Amino acid sequence: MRLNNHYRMTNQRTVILDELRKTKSHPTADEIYVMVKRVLPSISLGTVYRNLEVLSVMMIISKLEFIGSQKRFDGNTVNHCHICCTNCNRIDDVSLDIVKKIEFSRDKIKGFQHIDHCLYFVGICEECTKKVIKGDTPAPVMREKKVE
Amino acid sequence: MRLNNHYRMTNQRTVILDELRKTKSHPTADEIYVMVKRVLPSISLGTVYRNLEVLSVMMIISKLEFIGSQKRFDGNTVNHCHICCTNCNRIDDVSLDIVKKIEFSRDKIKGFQHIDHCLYFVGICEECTKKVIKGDTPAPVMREKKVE
DNA sequence: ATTGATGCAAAGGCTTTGCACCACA
DNA sequence: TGTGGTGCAAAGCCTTTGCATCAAT
Repeated sequence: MRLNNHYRMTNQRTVILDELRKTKSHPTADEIYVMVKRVLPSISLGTVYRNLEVLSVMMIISKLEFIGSQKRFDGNTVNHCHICCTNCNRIDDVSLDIVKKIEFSRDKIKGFQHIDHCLYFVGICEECTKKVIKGDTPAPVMREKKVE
Repeated sequence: MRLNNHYRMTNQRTVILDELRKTKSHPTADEIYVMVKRVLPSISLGTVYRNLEVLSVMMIISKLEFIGSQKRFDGNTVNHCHICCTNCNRIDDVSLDIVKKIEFSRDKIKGFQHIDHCLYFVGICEECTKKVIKGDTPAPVMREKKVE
């Protein structure tokens, strides 16, 4: 992927961005492919991957690399954090004051420059908790770590 | 992978754990494979992957899933966070007070249960910064996001 | 007209898995 | 002795990439 300042705003790129901004589900590349294909039936998966990379480098979207083997994408680039259900893999947005406080910790890290950060939570979502109570599904594995 | 309470402590499993505990470099599965192969030349890569998964489920080691396509492993399970160089991919440990404070934010997340968290930083390490100054390498791409 | 972008399909990288045999408890 | 673990190789999954063609600027 070459980095330059001559990106073109193609129809495919526009539609991918629009579809991503429409959803709050933090979709994977193949989920975005399905969404976009409804608008542009002849688009290819390779084009979706290439555009997600370009949009991500342009910082118009953000790439979520935690949890699971597939990357997920977020049309909301305002810095926020996420919580991921370890049972069903849904990802929700989280707004916490702590996120802003972390910024002030950045310059305490010796030797490193241009520091950014990422915070995410993992847990069991409400729906999955209900399913366990109803006995529809086995209890998910809980892996809580203690701080310190 | 079956979850049960009848894990056996085989020679391979012991050596993998020992090697991982010896290093602070957060190695990938194939790097661990190379390390372990020096002690057990006939071990297979599949065995390394299977054991890293078992040890991780047993919470004897931890799996790092941020940044890059390869998972990394950490023999230190005491909760701490990491900083990753976006230029050379080295991962260092970070100890900050903020990590403990995040714990108190967990119960503010509505609907979710059994919440754990992960915080990591990304930036440019000292060595890579020096290389840029010396002109040995092109300036790495900086992608800082603003909080809020 | 230039050169970035696309569609297609093949290749790539990392990880998982089926199978027969081995060895720990 | 039963069953979890191993080594090997093949398969799987997600993602990247080469190439000829198309299209944005």
